[in-house]
Amino acid sequence: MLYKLAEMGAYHRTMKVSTQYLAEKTGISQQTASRNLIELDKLGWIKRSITTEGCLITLTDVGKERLKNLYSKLKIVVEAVYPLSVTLEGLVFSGLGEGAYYIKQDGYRKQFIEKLGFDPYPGTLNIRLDTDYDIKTRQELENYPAIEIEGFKNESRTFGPVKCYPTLINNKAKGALIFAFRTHYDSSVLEIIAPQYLRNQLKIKDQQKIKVEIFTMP
Amino acid sequence: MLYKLAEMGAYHRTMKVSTQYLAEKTGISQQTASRNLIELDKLGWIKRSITTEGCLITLTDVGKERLKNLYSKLKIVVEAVYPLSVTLEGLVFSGLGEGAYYIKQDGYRKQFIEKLGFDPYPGTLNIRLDTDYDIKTRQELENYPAIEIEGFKNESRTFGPVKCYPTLINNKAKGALIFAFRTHYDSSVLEIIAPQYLRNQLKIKDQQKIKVEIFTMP
DNA sequence: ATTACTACTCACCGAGTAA
DNA sequence: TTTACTCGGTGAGTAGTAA
Repeated sequence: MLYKLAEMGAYHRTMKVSTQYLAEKTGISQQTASRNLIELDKLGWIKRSITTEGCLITLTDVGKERLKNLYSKLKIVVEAVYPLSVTLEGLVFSGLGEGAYYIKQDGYRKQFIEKLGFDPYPGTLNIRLDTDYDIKTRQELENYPAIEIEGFKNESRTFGPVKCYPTLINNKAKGALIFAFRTHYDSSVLEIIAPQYLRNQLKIKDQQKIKVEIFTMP
Repeated sequence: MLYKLAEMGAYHRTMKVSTQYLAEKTGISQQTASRNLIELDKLGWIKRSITTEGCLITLTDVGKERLKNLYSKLKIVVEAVYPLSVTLEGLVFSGLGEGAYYIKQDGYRKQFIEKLGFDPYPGTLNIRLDTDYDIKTRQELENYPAIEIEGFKNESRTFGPVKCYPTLINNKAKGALIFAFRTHYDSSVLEIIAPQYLRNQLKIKDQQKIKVEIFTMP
């Protein structure tokens, strides 16, 4: 409805239209057209004044924003080469605590703060993927654009570059998936970092099933 | 709903999702999510196969087209500088038959056929605008981009350039608004041409009120 | 001619539940 | 665990009509 009004000129100017004509144009009844206008007005998406010859209608800035917003969202989906996000599922398991060693390295930590926007809890949440679908999806993920964390050297050794994806864990907690400190795990394992200790925050225990939604970077 | 699936990856790949998860993501019930998937499948917008762990969903080409189509329409409205169309209303009146003389000129006629896509009936339908709103809108129209018909000379005289807008008369008949053979009418008059004799086609009589939707050329 | 109120209908949504 | 049926309530659309 808002779109129809926009199309008929209310996006760019103040248009005069009768509810009857609007109804014909949109294939609804005059009464419904009238009520729709009242509702759009209440929502603050259109400005509406009634004359004896019909309604004067124009989209408000809020209404225009609504359309622009929808437009932008569609633009991203339609024009993107990669999916915006993929969701994986697996079982939590205890690792060897090796992740913590890497995360604590200042060379990584500074970049996490800068590029992910949070200071990671020193430890990783390990997830084992247990279906072919998840493992296949995990592999596809490697081709999708990521946040790049650069490698570095310190006194004793070299640390390789790392790829990250912003991640939503169990539809609640924010964190990031990291690929991967030349890990000994194969591609059926995910390593997640987060600002907080996820096992406490989400009350996760070993062997529990969790879902992670992983966002690519278009 | 279709958008939500696209956003979750079904636009670019085959995704596995449970109706429960989909419901949580979209704020509806599991039952409704399930039914929505069935309906989208029936419409042919998604391809759906059911496994014991959830549904495998991917958008069909038809489904993708739907989103692209909506995207294009929004793009036009949001990015356009001018309204896509304006609607004017007025009373039909009889002119002096002068329009016919101009329309019959081959120099114009050939361009009408080429640029408007129809061979105009030799005569114009004249409409007198009778409210301030319509006259003001008619004046705004002069700034909007139009189909340009070039002027020409024949043995006896010179014919000036003309601007046209595709037009829908009474929400039924196609034609074009023409601006204007250096007309003696002021800006409260519209001259419409059409492939057929509109007075017969639409059963229009003098002094009858008609609506014309005029399309700009973005 | 308008807009928009009051009823009424119907379709959609979700709870319960089967498979 | 899944999906998806039936059924009952609610909200959206329309007819009639007042202003």
